[in-house]
This record gives sequence, structure tokens and C-alpha cells, in this order.
Amino acid sequence: MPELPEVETVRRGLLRFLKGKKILEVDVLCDKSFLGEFSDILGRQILDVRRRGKALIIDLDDGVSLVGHLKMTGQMVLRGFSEEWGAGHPAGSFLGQLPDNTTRVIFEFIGGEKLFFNDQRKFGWIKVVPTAEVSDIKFLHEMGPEPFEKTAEDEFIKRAMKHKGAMIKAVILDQSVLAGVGNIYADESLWAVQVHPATRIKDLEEEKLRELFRAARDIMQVSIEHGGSSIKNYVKADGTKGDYLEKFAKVFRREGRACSRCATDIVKLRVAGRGTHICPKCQKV
DNA sequence: CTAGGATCCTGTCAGC
DNA sequence: TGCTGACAGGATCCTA
Repeated sequence: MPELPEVETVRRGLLRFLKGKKILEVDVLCDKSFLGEFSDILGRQILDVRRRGKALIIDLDDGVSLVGHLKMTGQMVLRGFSEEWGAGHPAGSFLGQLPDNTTRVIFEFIGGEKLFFNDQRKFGWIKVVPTAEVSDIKFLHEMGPEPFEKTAEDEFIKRAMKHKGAMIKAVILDQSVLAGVGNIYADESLWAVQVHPATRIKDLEEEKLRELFRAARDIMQVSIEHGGSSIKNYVKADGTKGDYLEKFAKVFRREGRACSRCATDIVKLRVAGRGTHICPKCQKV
């Protein structure tokens, strides 16, 4: 699912196309995907679209916001605007007729344009929240630093060091330690600094943790500049085109292929309950 | 408090 | 072909 760069890509797209639009109608196809009363947002105008970690926040007028999380398979697709646009989980719904069997919520705007919230596994959600209370939502309140803020590195170190006995992969995936990192960027940044994902925090030098933070931040920054790993320009997509993930990934989903640093075969293992990709030569415990 | 596992849900893919 | 289990770009809840 979408991680920070992909959610940021969604944010930018939604802001670009939806700013100023008024919600005419909301169609909830799956009850658990939309929390709150959709009547509370009818007629509201979209003022801003923000992101915090992997969460999306759509601010409407009248002090109301929509908070959303794409989780593993969520995606946002726009139809009826000046150009076709979609981002989030890379699935065929980018391309096909909508709604389809993954469509959970449809927003229609005055003018007839539509926003489709698609989510195959139904883990994602969109929730109506008073704007003033958004930051009080538990997981947002507890969320770790945004990687691109100046104080993020020190704050990350402070929070990570608390988990002395935990494995570094679990810690960097912990949203209360650092906002936005998911399975791809965890594996990629650990490979970049040559740290084995099962290494315990207490066994890592602080400087190594700092290097890891910078690697994660920089890899995500570059990914954002490419529109996230999962964006597909589906106007031109022919179904055979690769996405950015295939271009930049050094280890993720590359098991059995040569490490670009030492030519050793990448292997896949399980760490902290997640599929994990490493170079066994570059990344020793 | 931490850490590990089960869980939410649907679809796909590998291996019988 | 058909079944079964594992697994998935996430995060929470429960247990020990």
C-alpha cells in the first residue's frame, strides 16, 4: 500500500483538481469505508488537502474535514476532470470502468466530476471529523516526526532509542517513531545503509541510526519527485509498462536478483511479521 | 511498559 | 481443473 511518497502524490493530485470544488453527492458502497454522516459534507467546498504521515486530510468549509487512510490497497481516482488522474495502490482500477468491485465511496462534485475511493481489502477508511479535532485523533496525535521537518532527525533518534530491544525494521515501521515509512522504504533504506533489518536498536550506533533516517528521508524525497512508486500514467498505460518501483528498488521484490552493490543474490525473509528483502552480504546482523 | 501474534478483507499465486 | 495455504507497499487490538 501507499507509503508517504504515494500518499503525498495523492495529496498533490487531489489538491490540484479538487480545490474549490463543492460536494454534490456522496455514495457509500461499503459502510465500513466511510465513518460519520455523509450528509454533514454535502454542499461543502474543498479548501485544502493535507497529509500527515500516510493519512490524508481534506479540509472543507464550515469547519469540517475528511480524514482518510488508504492502508494496503486504497487508491483515489478522478474522472471527469480535464485529465485522467489516479494514485495510491497500483491496481487495474486506475484504468478500467468505474465504479468497479473495489469502489467503496464515490464523491460527486458540482460540475459532474467524480472522485472514486477504491479499496480492494476494505482496510482503508474515510471519516468525517471537525477540522479543529483532527489533530486529536489518537494515531495522528501520537504520530512521529514528518521526515522533511528540520527537527525530525533528532526526534526520530529520541523516539527510536526508547525501543532498545526491538528490531530496527519494526521500529522504522512504527508510525509513532517516524511518520510515513512502510515496507518498501524500510527495506530500501536499510539496504542503503547496510544494516540488517533484524538488528536490535541497542546494537546500533547512534550515527548509524542517523544515517538510516537520512537514507529513508532522501529515498522518499526522490520518490515523491517521481510521483511515488505506484503512480501510473494511465492515459498512456498499455498494461505492460513498469512503474517507478521497478526503476528505483534495490531490494524490494528483487529476491533472486543480483545486489547492485556486490552482485550477491537478494533474498527474502520475514522480520517483524513482514516480508523483508535484503542483500545477505551487504546486510549482516 | 514492550514484543509478538492474530485480526480486519479480498484476491492472487504457488504447490499439490 | 480444483483445492489449500501463504501472502500482501497497514495498523490495531489482544495477550504474555
